[in-house]
Amino acid sequence: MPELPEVETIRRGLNKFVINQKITKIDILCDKSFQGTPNLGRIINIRRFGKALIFDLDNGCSLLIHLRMTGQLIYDGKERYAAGHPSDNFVAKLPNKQTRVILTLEDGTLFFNDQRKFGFIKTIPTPKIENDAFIKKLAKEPWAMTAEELYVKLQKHKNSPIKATILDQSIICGLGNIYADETLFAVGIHPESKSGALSLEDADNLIHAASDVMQRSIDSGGSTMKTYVKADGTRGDYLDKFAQVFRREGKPCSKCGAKITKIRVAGRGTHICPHCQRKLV
DNA sequence: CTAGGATCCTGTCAGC
DNA sequence: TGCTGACAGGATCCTA
Repeated sequence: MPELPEVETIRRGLNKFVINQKITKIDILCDKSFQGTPNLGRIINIRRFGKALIFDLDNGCSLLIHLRMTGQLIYDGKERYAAGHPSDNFVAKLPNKQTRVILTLEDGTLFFNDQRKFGFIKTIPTPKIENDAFIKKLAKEPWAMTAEELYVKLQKHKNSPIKATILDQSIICGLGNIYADETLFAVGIHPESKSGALSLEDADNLIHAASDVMQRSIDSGGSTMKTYVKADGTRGDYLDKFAQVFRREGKPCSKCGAKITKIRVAGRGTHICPHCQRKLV
């Protein structure tokens, strides 16, 4: 899915387009994609907790939206604004086969598309958002976390590979497969390193690298429609702008020129520079 | 308690 | 061409 920077990009974008609009109709095309009772209200606020989005409505209810792997939010009004998992749906005629929920608004339509159906929209009373099991478990985002806090958690999971540990949203919040790989490359640590082998200084470096990698992505707009589909309709790859290792297997490392390789860690495709990233044991 | 693998689901691509 | 298995920007559940 969309990782923290993409979700933040969606939040900022939708803030311009859907805020203060009333949801006049909700069509649920896939039952699995909508949990709870749909209710109509005006969107008065959009918040983000880690990779989850919250639409606060004026009727005391909120919509918790999690895009997971392949979710997308595509607003179609006077202009189109699309973000989330990059695909041709950003410029497709909607609804289509992958549309799961349609929110009809006063001045446009918000489509929730999700190829794999792992994502969902859930209604929760606004005051109970922070009691939601997923929200409750989230750790701090890297810019709010101290090296000591992370170090203690790494010791608690000392036998797990560091990549698995930093993908765990209850340990550090916001990283997904792309930014985990980019962060570990930035600090020169091999993803298979044992979490317990990282020093306090390593933890400090890791926090700063994670902050930097995600902040730079937010600044460049994450995987928005603008960067993904160019004006002429051809694909652009926003990853090219900053990815040092992700999906760059076979290409030279920007630091040393060695070939980037792809391995499997914690059940996920993982990209490394075998020369720059040392394995701590 | 942690660690690791299976699982949810659809679609695409590489390899026979 | 058609089939098969692997894999995918996430998180949870189950088992050891």
